[in-house]
Amino acid sequence: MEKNDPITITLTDRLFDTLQRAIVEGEIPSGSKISEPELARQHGVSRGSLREAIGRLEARKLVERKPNLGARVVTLSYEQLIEIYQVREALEGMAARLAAQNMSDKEIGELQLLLDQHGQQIEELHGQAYFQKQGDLDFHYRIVQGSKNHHLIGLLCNDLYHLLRMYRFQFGMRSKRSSQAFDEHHYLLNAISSRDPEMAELLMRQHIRSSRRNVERMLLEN
Amino acid sequence: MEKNDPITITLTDRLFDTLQRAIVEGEIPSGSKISEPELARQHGVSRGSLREAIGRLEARKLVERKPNLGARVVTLSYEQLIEIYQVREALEGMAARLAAQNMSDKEIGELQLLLDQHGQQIEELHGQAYFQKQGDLDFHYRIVQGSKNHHLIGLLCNDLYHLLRMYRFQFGMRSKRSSQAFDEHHYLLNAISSRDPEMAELLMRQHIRSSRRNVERMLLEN
DNA sequence: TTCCAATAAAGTGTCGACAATTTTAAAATA
DNA sequence: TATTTTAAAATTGTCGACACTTTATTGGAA
Repeated sequence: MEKNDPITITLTDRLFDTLQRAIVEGEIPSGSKISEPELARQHGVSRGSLREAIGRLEARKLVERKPNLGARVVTLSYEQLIEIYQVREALEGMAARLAAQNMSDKEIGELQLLLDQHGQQIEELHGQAYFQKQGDLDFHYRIVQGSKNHHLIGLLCNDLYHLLRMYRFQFGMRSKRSSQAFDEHHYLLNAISSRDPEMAELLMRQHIRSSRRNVERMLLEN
Repeated sequence: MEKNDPITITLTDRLFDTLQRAIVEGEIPSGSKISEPELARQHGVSRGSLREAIGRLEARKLVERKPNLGARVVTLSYEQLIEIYQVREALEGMAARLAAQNMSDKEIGELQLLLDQHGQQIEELHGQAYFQKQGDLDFHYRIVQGSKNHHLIGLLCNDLYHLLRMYRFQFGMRSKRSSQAFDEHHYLLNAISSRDPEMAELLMRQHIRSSRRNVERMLLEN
């Protein structure tokens, strides 16, 4: 019989989630200094617990810490965003390759269903921003899970995901290439259905590269 | 004028380094439970500082923590090692691609020099294990640095590196394919010298894949 | 006034203690 | 004896306090 670990949520856990959300959504501004006494007071918690939470945020590259100087929310930059896309291209490319090998037929079927829903929503909303914001993430998320590589899953869904979300939030990155992205998702799913790892990786990498170029264009306009 | 941040080493920093080394080298056995009071006493430090250090070890996947149950040193497994190699293939492949674009001529020259030294040592030692253990790491390390992608560098040199070193240590993974690996390094450096990103990535991925297969063979013998 | 030194205020690093939970040991019941 | 209950011990989570470092403020000299 499985011994279900009692999912106790520690104070530090909750604090970490709260702060992560606040940082990602810009509530605590990018680049701002974090005052331990003040934050601890605001959340009605001791500095010790807060420091543990900050440690985790640091591990996820959401804050940077210097000894005796304290922690600052990471400063968003064009250069770092490009770096993140390069890492994503490598990791998600591998994820797609592995997903083509390891996803179950059932999972592939469900992904197909999800994509159909996206198609409908695009028609209805006439290519609105919904897709980029949630649908795109859902799709990628499932493929990463389908890789069945826990290390890869952790890297993408825990570490990179939130940083990327932070950029999306604060740089206002909804794009109008939703229908193009939809097509790309479609081709990619075909490759996975055909159990073609090589092609799946290729298409995923192209997909991410084109979305990087899209971001590059957008940022150059500002 | 540059304001050199005073490189103050905090207690937690030192503790973290010490524990990391102890875990990587098997001094604290894989899978064993970590007792906070005991470890704190042994190192003459408070539990608070120790807990921060453990938190960092957790972020590097060297220990696993469960609320109210404490931390355990990660359990090494064949499956996880394969996962790590897959992640490495993706990330270092991208690193090689970027290195072919971004390494300076000077850096490439120095890398060439390093490789020449390795060649000599292999002749002298008649293909001894030195290469795999240190030389191989040096070479890969420099290429990762050459990518100039800080995110990538952090992921590989901070996170993955120590886990991999732990496996090398505890699984006794010196192989006798040092001369083959040397040749592969040579081809790879040629691709980088020629500023051929595509080829550099391809060769790096093959190199890592073949070293993964080598590990697979070795482990199947046990 | 402007610059520098001395001092005060605030912030971070580290510690020991208490509260809550888990594990171990002992006692009691079947 | 085996199994469940109860109590004790140990361990983790959380807190408040103190020491040391950095930053802000004040006061004086050029």
